[in-house]
Amino acid sequence: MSDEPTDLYNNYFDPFQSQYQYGDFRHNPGSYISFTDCLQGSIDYNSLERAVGLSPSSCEVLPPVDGSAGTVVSDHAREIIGGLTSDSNNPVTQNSSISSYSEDGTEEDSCKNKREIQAKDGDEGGETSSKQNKPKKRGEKIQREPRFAFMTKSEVDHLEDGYRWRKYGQKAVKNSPYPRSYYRCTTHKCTVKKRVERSFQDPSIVITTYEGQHNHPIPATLRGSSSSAGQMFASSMPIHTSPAAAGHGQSFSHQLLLQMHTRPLHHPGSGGRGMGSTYPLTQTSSRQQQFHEQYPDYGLLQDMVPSVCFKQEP
DNA sequence: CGGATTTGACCGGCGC
DNA sequence: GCGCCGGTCAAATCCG
Repeated sequence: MSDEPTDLYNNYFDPFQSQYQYGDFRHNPGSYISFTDCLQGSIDYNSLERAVGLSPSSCEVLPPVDGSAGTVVSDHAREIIGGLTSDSNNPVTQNSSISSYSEDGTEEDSCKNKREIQAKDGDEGGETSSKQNKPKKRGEKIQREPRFAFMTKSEVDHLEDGYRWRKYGQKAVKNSPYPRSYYRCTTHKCTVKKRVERSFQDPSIVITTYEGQHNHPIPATLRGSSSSAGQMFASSMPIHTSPAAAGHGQSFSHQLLLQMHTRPLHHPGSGGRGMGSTYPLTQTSSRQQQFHEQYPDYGLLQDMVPSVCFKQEP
């Protein structure tokens, strides 16, 4: 299995090529939209078009897979990635490269949010006691931030995306020799977090999960120096490197968004294109409504990237 | 010296 | 009820 990945990745990219059939956007390599723009919800249709024009390059963002596909991710990553396709009986072997879903607050780590609420309450109360020792209102549905999970072939765990992150935790991953790292955006009052872990089956694959939306632009200092990030990725992910992005400072972000927007998440049988036309877009879940509030431009985007931002309701 | 990282402890949720 | 697990905190440590 160790020599499988190359073929595997090539297979991933076969459908990926279909993006070029979407139009002539590839002739606009100079216009980019960043992944962080997506996180901020600031993308619009025009920028999306430009984004689609990007070509694969300095890194590979891989489709979520399950054990049957040769690459096994941790339970956590599979939970996130698999959640996108949980509405079908199909295994998670789609061509999608980026997985995401917005949660409605009913899932897993509500304790974390509760902690944050407690912290805020504590501030109001004027006390910052050690740890949390105050029972809080229970039963409250805590809204979760939208999350984007994706797999990237990279030698470095912490992928540079233009923002500044502070590591605040690391945990051993069950059934994996590789730890999971927890990062938080260092910008004041920005609550975006991300988790980074490595596939234990294929250590060259990094699974990154973003949670929340940045409420600020990319730090200017990093924008200016981000060329190093591009170089880093160009060197760390040699496959499918293209000059267009290799030398560009935000190549990684661009790659992410590009592939987010061009790789429908759940439709294994449609040949990797069709832009999610198979999705029941007419149904609007509560989390979709919530997302609409956060991403006002999504109304323009949904026809193009219906599956990128939402986990379909069963 | 200030900011970032490390790491063990702690908490709440969840499954059995 | 108990134990496991994911996620977070925060003191200690590291580093530029």
